Amino acid sequence: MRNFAPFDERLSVWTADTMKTLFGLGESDIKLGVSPTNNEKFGDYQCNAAMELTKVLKKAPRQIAQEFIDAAKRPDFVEKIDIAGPGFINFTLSNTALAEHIQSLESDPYLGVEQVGQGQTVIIDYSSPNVAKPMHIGHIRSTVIGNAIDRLYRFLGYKVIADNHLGDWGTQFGLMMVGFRSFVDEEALAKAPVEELERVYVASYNQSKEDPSWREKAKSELVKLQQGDPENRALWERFIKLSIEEFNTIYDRLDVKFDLYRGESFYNDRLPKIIQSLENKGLATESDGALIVDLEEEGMPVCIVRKSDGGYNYATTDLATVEARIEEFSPERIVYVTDERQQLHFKQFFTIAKKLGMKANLVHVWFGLMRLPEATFSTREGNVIKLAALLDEAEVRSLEMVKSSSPDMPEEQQKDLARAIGIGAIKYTDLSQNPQSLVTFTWEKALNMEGNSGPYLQYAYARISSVSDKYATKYPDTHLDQYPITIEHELERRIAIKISRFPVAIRAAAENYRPNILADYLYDLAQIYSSFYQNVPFLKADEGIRESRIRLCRSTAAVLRQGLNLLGIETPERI
RNA sequence: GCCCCGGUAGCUCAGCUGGAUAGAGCAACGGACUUCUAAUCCGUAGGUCACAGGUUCGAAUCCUGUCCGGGGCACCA
Repeated sequence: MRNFAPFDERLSVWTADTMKTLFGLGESDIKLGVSPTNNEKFGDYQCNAAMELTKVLKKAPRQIAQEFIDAAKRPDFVEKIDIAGPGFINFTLSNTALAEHIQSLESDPYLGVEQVGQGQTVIIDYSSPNVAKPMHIGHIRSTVIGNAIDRLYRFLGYKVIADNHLGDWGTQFGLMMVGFRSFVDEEALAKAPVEELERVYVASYNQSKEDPSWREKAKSELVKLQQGDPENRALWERFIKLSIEEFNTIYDRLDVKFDLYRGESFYNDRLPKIIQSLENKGLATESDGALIVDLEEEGMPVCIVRKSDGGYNYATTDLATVEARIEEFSPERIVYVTDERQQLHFKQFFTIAKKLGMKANLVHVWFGLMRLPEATFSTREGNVIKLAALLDEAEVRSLEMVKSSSPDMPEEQQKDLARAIGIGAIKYTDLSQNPQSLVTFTWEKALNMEGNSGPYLQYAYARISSVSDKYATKYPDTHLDQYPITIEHELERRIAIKISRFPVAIRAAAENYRPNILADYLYDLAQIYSSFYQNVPFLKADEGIRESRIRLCRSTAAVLRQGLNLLGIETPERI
């Protein structure tokens, strides 16, 4: 085990080993490890095994706990062990061990987090908007949650391939072609390309409803595109290029980067082969002219892999995509981040992929739909809020605050700061909720800058940074490492404990694909720190205590900076 | 009809792989800026964890049923 192993791990291994030996236990479901206490008065960690062991050992829980304590040789990082309530075994860490642990983390760029992903590749498929449709607030979840998962896995040592699987193929392009040639306004296209493309699409769609010949024309243009007609191909490529350019301005603002932009069309050539293997394995059957895979045994409805008109479905494209990804990257895992409506689709196509013998763990991370207080929003209802507008508003609002709180700051810097804060606020709102819960969008919540919010965390960080710099200016010749960290004050202790639990939060957030676990953790840490900051002097403390506290501050800052970075939230040095 | 989610303080949400008195933020009320940044801190008040059963030493958490809300269920993705 590494030096920096979190106390939870070390304690759990120890309690489990000790109990197994002492009581002659074999493997069982009973959890012999420890978990954090939910109240400080019970110590730092608790083990609940004694209560569960009564069945096996036929002894009273408190007696079991007592026997454990009597027999166990307590590790040196544990200050005291006691029994409480019906048989809880509570552990209190020694302040010295805590202090040493925090000191040892100062030189660890990973802050105690183990590189569990070494040598493994993970593909994360997220954001994935449709070409020629503007991104609206519904897209922020896939983008921001996907990006946080991306960053978390990289931090754990995985080789991550972030793939933006654009919706760049489909029947809508027939309408786009004919619509574009008749309706496009080149000026508008230059100004807001995707908006104009969408307008063209809607106009063309409306025309098709009344005009059968228009519909026919669209169909034949689509066929021409699919057959590789150079002119249509060029136009289609232009749609994609314009869309990606515009998406990229949003990704830049959100500080989101992809390794690949491979749309659905990238896998077109492989589709017939997928159908072929489905047929070869006897998985596909004809039904009403379409080719389907029967999934009744798995308790799911049939999955269409080829339409009666010969066209392919997205299930087929997704299968081809997996196949191609395995050939090229041999990923240990492929993670898809989409909204909840696609659960059935992913279940179906994961099942088929398995039947085809595709070897990669396929994971669908889904999140609840974003809705407006009045109703679910939809393009049809016309109650769509554009993502760009949301980002603009965030920056405007935070700029106001920056101007009033830092009037002397140069304007460029104010703007830059406002951007970091505004975007941080939006990201944090999304990331701090359980992804699977249904989200009701309100401006107030999305742009919250007080209390449990992105700016609260950034503010805590900026305060540390400021204190830390003031210390350096005031005591330029002092070497902090000549003064040990000492833990005396209750708040110092709480901070140290919290910092030591960073790896647990990271692992839980990554393994469960739930960035909100990390967001919660960081908020707790910032809260404890803010209390510390407000109630305990640093610079005015006596020599020794002063340095110890500054070191604690800097450790807190390191965790906040790294943690927020993993959520994709910037940490300005001054706010 | 079947399947998947959600229902926790006035509002927005954590907690859900069972543990000790259910937590935050906002809103309300009362305090703290000559002091390391008040986007802050300290305190008060606020709960039949939708409802009913069950499992358990112990249930917001697991199981069953009911009600309410969202989503999905063959040629859109």
